[in-house]
Amino acid sequence: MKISEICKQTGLSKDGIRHYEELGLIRSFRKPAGSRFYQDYDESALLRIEMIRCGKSCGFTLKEIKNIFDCSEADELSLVELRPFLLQKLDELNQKSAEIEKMKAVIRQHLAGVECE
Amino acid sequence: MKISEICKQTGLSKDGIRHYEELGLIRSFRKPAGSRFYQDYDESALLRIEMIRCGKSCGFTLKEIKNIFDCSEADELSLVELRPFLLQKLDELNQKSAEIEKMKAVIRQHLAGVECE
DNA sequence: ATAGCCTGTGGGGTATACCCCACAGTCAAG
DNA sequence: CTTGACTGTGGGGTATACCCCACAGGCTAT
Repeated sequence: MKISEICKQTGLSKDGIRHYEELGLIRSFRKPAGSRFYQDYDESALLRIEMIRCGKSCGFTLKEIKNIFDCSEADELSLVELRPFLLQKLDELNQKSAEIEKMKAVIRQHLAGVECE
Repeated sequence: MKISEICKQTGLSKDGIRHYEELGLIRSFRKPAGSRFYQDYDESALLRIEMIRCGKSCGFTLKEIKNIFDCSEADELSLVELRPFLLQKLDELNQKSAEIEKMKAVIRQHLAGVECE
């Protein structure tokens, strides 16, 4: 897939996609095009972009998301080292869950003010 | 309370707190101090800072958080107008919840790779 | 073969959410 | 009454996550 296809399917801009690529969040292959090269993307790029969207929405930075991605490519040995990091992220996610419930409660309270009074 | 007390109790920097104040996220009272003024904060500032932390962790921007805060000060009439906005935020929170579950699943998968293989 | 849209590169700019420093006034302890 | 920690103001700087523009080459349809 060329970049425009990725844009279409994700709704992101080419600059945004290139930004993710620079940070090592998604990969592409250099495909010769005359005297130059075009980038070629596959399905995994789409999957990753969905994960990025997901992670961002959860309040993670791109750097944090990259760290999580890197774990899926680590070999078994480094994975053992990464275990504490992953456990921490899991912890953070549980915290975020609780915080989302808190925010929901606040907003529901506001809404109650509309319907009941 | 003076700003340093807020810093102590929240772990934020004075610049951070002033930043929130500039954006209208927290309030303080001008208290005379010689030829100048010092800012005085009350409990509500602490509560709001906790909410800000919460909202940020959920992936909301300060602007969005301010909008939510503003709702709690709106009169009944404007609240009716704000209803769609609040419902939308509630929707976003539900989405974020789902996304957190997705992230959790991914991380658990990584972890499974550590424990089982 | 040429027009029109595609491509990567480079560089600058923007919005958000702060941090850091210097300065001058304030206050509290000794 | 001085010393040291605290205070607001102002201004500059940083990191993150992009956007926009211009340029030069590529591809495709006519």
